[in-house]
Order: sequence, then C-alpha cells, then structure tokens
Amino acid sequence: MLGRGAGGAVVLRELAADGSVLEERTRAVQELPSLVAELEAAHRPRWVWSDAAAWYPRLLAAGVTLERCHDLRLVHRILRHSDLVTEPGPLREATGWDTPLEPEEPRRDLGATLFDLDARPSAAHGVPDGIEETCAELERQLSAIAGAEDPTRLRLLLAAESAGALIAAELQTAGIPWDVAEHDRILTEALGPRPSPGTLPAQMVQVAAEVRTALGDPTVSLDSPPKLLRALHRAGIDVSSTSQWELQEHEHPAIEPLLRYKKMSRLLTANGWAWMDEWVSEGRYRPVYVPGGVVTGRWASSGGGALQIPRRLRPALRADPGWRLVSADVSQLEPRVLAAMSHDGEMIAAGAGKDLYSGIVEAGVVASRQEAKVGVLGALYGGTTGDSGRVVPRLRRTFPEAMALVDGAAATGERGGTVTTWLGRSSPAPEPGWVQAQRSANGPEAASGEQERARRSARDRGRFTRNFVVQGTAAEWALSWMAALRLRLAQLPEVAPDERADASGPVFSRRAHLAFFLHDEVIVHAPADQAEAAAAAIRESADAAGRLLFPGSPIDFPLDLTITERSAEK
DNA sequence: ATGGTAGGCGCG
DNA sequence: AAAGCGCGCCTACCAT
Repeated sequence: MLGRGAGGAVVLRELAADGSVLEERTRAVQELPSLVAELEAAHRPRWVWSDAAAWYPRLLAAGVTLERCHDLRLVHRILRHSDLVTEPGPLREATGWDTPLEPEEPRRDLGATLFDLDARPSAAHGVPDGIEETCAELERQLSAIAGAEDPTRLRLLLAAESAGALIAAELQTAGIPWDVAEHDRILTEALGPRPSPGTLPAQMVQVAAEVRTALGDPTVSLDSPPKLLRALHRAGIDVSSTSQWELQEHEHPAIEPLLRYKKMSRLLTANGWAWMDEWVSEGRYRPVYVPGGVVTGRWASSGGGALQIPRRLRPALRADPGWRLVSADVSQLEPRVLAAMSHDGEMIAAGAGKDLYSGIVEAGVVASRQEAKVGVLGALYGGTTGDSGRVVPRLRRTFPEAMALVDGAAATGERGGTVTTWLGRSSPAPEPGWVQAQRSANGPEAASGEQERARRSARDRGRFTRNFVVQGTAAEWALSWMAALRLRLAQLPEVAPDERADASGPVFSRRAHLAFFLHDEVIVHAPADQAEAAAAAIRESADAAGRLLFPGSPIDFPLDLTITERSAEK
C-alpha cells in the first residue's frame, strides 16, 4: 500500500492477506520508483493506492510497470452504488473518495511535475491519500466486498476496473504513434493548405461562396445557426434547424455545398492544425483517458477527444519504422453480451462463428442485415417507432430471453429502481426530485400536463436502465479483454529500441504495448516480428474474457483483426 | 470579461 | 428531430 506520510514523504506499508502489517518504510518520493520496482520484481503484489492516475504516471516515467493494483477511488465508486453490496457501512455516505473523476486541467506535462506531490491530480481534487486514511478506506472496502451477495463476481469487476486504471495511465504514457505529415496531407486535401492564423483555408472560402451565391445572400454567416436558419428560410428552404439530417431531406442548390462546408468546418475546428499542434508532439498523440468516467462503466476522455477521432483521420495513425499496428474490434459486442447474460440460445446461435446480424437474417426473422441491425439497436436502446419499432416485436418472438432481460431492465428503471450489470455495477438511484415528481403525477390532483411529463420522464429513465445493463456489461467484457491482453503482451520479449520508437518513453519503446482503446476496439503497437504474437494474444484474451465472464456459455466473441503499418479508414 | 447553455456533430 | 443509449468538444449566444 502506498500513501502519503508526514512532510511529503511516501509511506509504503506491506500487508499480509489477513490485513496485518508486515513491514513499513518511509521514503522520499524520489526514491519511490526504485523501491517499488524491487518489491514488484520480488513479490508481484497487488498495489493499493488512492488513485492510479495520481501515483502511476511517475512510476511509468521512471520506467516501472506494475502488474496489479487496487484503485480505491474507482472501487469506491462501484461499491457505493452496487446492489450486490449488502453491508455498505459508511461507503454510501458522501466522502472525499467520491470526488470528480478527472483533474480540473488535463495534465499533459507529466514530466514537469513528476515528483511534485502537491501538483498531483488527487491533491487538486481532494481524494484522500494519507497512509492512515488509505488504510482505513481499504478496510471498509474489503469488509463491504466480503459481505457482498456475490463477492467472487464483484472481485472480478473491481480487479478489472483497477487494471483499467493501470492501462489508462500506460496508454497515455505510451501515446498513439501519429504521423503529422499524413494528418497534414488529409487536412490539405480536404480544406486546402494550412492558412495563416485567423483566416479560413482556401477551399472553405470557396465552398462558403458557393453557398452564399446559392442562397442569394452574399454576407450570411454560415457558422451561426440562428443567422443561417433565417437565411435558409429566406431562400425558401423550410427547415426547423440547420442540422445535416434535416437539410439533406430538401432539394435546393445551396444544400449540397452547405453540407460540404459543414463537414469541412467540423474537421478544421475539431481536428485541424490547431488540434495537431496542441495534442501531438514527438510523433505521439497523448489523449487523457478517464476510466470509469461514464455511469455505465465505459471510459470517458478528457482533453484531446480520444474517443472521437474521426475515421477519416485514422490513416494518420502509423506504426514506427520496423513496428506494426495490430488492430482488432469485436463484432456486435453488445448484442452478444446480451445473448450470454440472458442465456438466449437462439441469439447465441445466430451469432455463432459469424456476423450476428446475418445470423438473424438466416434465422428468418428479417429480410436484410440492415433491418436486423436497426432492430437489435432498437432493442438495446428502447426504440419504439419507425423501422426499429416494426422489427423489435419480431425479435421479441424469436429471442424471448434476451428481450425479457432488457424489457425487465426498462420496467425497473421506469419504476425508479436500479439495475445491475453482470459483474455488479449498479445504476445510480433516481434523484429524490424525480421520485417526488412521479409520486405527485400519480396523485389525484395531478394536471394532465404533469402526468404526461412524468410518464415521458419515466420512459426516458427506462431506456437508460435498459441500455445500462448491456452497455455496462459490454464495458466489463472489454476491460477483462484488455486486462488479459496487457499481461500477455508483457510476456513478449523486449527489443532494442530504435531512435524513433523512443517517443514511447523508457518502458514502451522496447516492447509491444496497447496504443489505443475505443469501447470495443484495441490497437497494439508492436515490433514487426512480434505482430503475429500480439495478434494471437489479442485473440486469446478475447476468448479468456468470454470464459471469465460467462463460464460454460457457448457465446463467442469474434474479432476483426488486421496487422498494418498504417491504420485503415474503414 | 467571464460563465453557463444549446446546437451541432464526431465516436461506440 | 436522427425514431432510440452513452459520451466530449467546438462555436455562438445570452446571462451575469
């Protein structure tokens, strides 16, 4: 266990399995990496600390990686809400362990403040990290886990979540190998050459002129939705917003160039040259990942937009010379997870060894893959209208167990209840105001408008809980996948770093490492002669994750996997 | 000037 | 208004 001691020192406390203290040492923070490395090599312990985001980057910067940890902050957030926890003790009260997930300012200067205790993100947002409070929190958590309804399952979740905390820090340290020249080429092709600051790229200027001509309005601003909307109305285009999906329903010479302008504008403002200058350095894009940042357990990102990189920029993701990108994504992760959770034999069979949507077509439920996809998404999201509304009832007949699971989750949510993922993450309880509004809308004096609002709000919540169990369990599968993969990659031998690969820092320039994660997709950056081994590790880890979560289930999780030098747009 | 919100759009 | 989930980020806009 690591915690802060008096005078800025770090206390390292070794605990036995029964919680008794074996040994305690106090060290200056500069001495921490070497001591931790020594103990890691000797014992492979589970490191307990307040917050991996606070402790681990400095160890990584010193070249130290760890196998396992227990992240008190992330674990607390799960235990605090989990319905599996029957003896929560003080865990459900608001404490410093429930602080916001992310630092106020994304930290992109890991080197500068590496050994500056007060600059640590935890200090900034108040996670307690003194050794005694760290120890006390661990005791509370262990006791809550031991008393839980299904401690084995919960422990899987907590271990996976903590592994995710290690992985997120490692991803940021390693960075994504990013080809600035290719990025610039894509921008230049789409927008024209990089303009001087404060001016628009040439091709955007030209397209904007086309739009203004077609609208018969030489000065209208295309970047202000209200002004643009009025100009559209003046030109006889009857839209209620300026969004692309509404615009494309209309016939007018201004529409096509306007949609083109919007695409260009989006690319420039979200991932243009300014983004490149801010987020890419030394051939690495280093976004900030926020494990557990989404209520369902998915990761979020903070700064750099790691989870929103547009597909058209994917070719800028390029392996170092002599290295490869091994990319893999899971086909239809969420419906497969649902099939396994609900033991729906028909749905498991539809996806067995092939594309699940095609399997649904072959089962005779719908005529086309597109229908199958829209229907399944409607089932997961609670769609009631249009194409998905038409298909969902048929899915309900063919896949009764799967549909009963999500329908049940929706019904629970509508009643104000909480739902729980496969491994034990529960949805937050509704706000007291929500419960009150539902109660009063059901009372005898409720106005019809109030009733309608309350019903809509109940249905909204039902769609949230419906999706929560599936999205959350899929996130658990993905964490388990990455956790297994990380350990397998660590078994691959180190190689001699070349000059360019040094950009990954002292640890990851010498070995295959995770470089990117996006909900159901990973990219490993590996030396070329280890690419096949890395691919095998990715596959084995996916199988392992399936067996870990759903032992004995015939469910499979097929991957699309490629080994390339440059990421494909797809 | 600063801060919060909404529109819009990128990702799964 | 994307028919139906979860996010983050940019800009314009309006309140303070």
